[in-house]
Amino acid sequence: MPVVTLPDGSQRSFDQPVTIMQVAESIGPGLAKATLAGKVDGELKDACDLIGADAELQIITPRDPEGLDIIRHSCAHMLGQAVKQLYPEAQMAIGPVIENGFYYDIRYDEGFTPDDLKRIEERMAELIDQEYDVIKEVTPRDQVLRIFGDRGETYKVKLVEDMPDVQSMGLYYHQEYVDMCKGPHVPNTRFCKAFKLTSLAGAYWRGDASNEMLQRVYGTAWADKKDLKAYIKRLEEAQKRDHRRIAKAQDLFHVQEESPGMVFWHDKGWRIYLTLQNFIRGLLQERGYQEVHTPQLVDRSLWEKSGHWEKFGDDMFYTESEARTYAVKPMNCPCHVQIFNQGLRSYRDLPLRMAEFGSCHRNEPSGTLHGLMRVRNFVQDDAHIFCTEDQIQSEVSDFIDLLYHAYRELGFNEVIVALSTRPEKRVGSDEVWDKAEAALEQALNNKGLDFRLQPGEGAFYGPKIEFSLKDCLGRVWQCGTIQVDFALPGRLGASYVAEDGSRKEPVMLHRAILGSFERFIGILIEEHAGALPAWLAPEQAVVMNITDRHSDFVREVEKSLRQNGFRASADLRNEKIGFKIREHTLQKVPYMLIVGDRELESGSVAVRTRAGEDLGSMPVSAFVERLNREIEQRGKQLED
RNA sequence: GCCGGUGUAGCUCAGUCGGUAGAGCAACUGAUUCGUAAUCAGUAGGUCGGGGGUUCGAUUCCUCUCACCGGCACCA
Repeated sequence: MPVVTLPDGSQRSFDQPVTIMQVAESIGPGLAKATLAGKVDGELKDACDLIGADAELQIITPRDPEGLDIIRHSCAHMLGQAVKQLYPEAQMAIGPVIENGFYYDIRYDEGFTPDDLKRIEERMAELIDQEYDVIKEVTPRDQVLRIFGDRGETYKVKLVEDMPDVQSMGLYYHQEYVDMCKGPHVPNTRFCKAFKLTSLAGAYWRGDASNEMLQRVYGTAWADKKDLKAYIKRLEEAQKRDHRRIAKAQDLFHVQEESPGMVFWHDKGWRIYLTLQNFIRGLLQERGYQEVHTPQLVDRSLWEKSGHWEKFGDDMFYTESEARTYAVKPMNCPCHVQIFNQGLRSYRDLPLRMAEFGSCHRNEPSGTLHGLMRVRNFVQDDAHIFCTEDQIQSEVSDFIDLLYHAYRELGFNEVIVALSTRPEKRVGSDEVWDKAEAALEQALNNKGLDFRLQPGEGAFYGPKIEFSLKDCLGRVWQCGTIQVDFALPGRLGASYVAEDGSRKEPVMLHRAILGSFERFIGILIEEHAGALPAWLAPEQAVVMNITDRHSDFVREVEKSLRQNGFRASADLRNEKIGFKIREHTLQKVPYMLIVGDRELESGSVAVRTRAGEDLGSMPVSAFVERLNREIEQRGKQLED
């Protein structure tokens, strides 16, 4: 006789096992109509599942986050039904829920076209409009294998074979179509009306590039049409923040066919770059780093010694001269070891923190290039810390502090942290790996940082922590990192004289705060939708005249601002003031200073912000003070 | 690298079911000197990403190639 306890604490008792749907019906027809599934003692169950014993029950409706996932998952099944009706030879692989939607990987050798996508979407809508009930049948394993085998669903068969311990599976029948799933799923297709297929892509079976490529259809689904519309609107707005689009509009940089993945920085973009670089340079100087600079081309023998030739040789650029092969450096570390190796090092020199804003080239696969986010030529705010094993912990800890300090100044509070541990192919003994992984993990724990563990994702020479940020579309990009390296010092013969006079190998920590300037600037542009905070803005103020008789004073003000170290310019064009304001507002210049008769008379400027706020007239000195205060704040305060 | 898509004036885009292209903005010239998000008029501008093919004729069709966009794999 199950007693069902609801989230509000009320209880209902039944004299025989009941389905979740029946409980919902007993509460009210409105709820029953909205019921997607239920959470029984914290576990998600289908609406048709029976409650046989006393339990806590939460009814799941489309308003619950879990409800949305259920709708999305069922939309994937609807996609399956539509695809199989239209293209019977297609084979369904996997169709999971993702952020904001779902996808389905499908074997269809002819390949889907955008027209196919439209057809599939239309068929899905027709099927959903039938508002038919979805039937769940828990089915024994061998029968599941037989069903999918009979239907020629070889991928489903493989998936079942992947789960040797599972003796029965949930099969969900969508009329003639059947799919396998842990569930739960919608009880009726009427819940799936607010969906849209968004894109087509290729995806490797089991995520392995040595396997065949399947067709992936992406879709989005929501509780109702209003939410769907809002999502599409959100997406369109996000796309306007794309750093490539803003770079064009604001004349920051460009790329062109002749040097794919390499950036032509224009004047305005380069100002951002230099400002950021000087900011980092200042921090490094405060924290006891030395800055060095090493060659762009280095003979292949060094890369052979370092191990990069073997592991990344195909991804490096080369040049030949006088029968020697040089690699364009893909990273700075081997060069830093060369500096470390000059002369004799003592334990007293450690930790030795060696920084370089070194330009590196990597021949990244063509399909990976992405604006500033993934390029073939980049500059990292790179540094290598040579230290003893005992110093790893504190150096990592100090670095994390430094990174968070920098990110806060830059206006980033949400950082995604991941710890990547030993991969299968690696160098170094397990003892050393144990120690290094523990050091990294403990440093993170000491800071109270939440992080994701990525087993097996570490570099071949040591574990690493990654600090990532999101772009305008929510794609995650690794920016900062700190990595322990046991291999390179030994390979390149680095050593120091220990306290007891013996020679020891230092440990190397590779670390970067921003990662590459290119990527970080891309993120910054998208984060601020092009309206960079004043300290980073390429143009901080534009002074403009109303008519020609104000020109001389405008030039004076411009000069004075420049002398105060600001990035300022004058706009003396024979245009109406409204025109100039519009243009510089669109260019996201933080301050527009207007000079007319009144200002000329009082020796002041009328200040307007790019947000449209009129700050009134003030002496130039007052504006200088204001802007200086704001620049000191950097990105810490919430801007605009 | 793999799958799919896209490539037309400086920018955003339209167009040609095969007969060598058009708009808005920008640019240039002239007028206007006008106080907080677009002053008016005129002028000029493209071997339609590149190579090859089919055709009397290709920007349009086919093919190769490059770049970019969206994913997948990769990412020292």
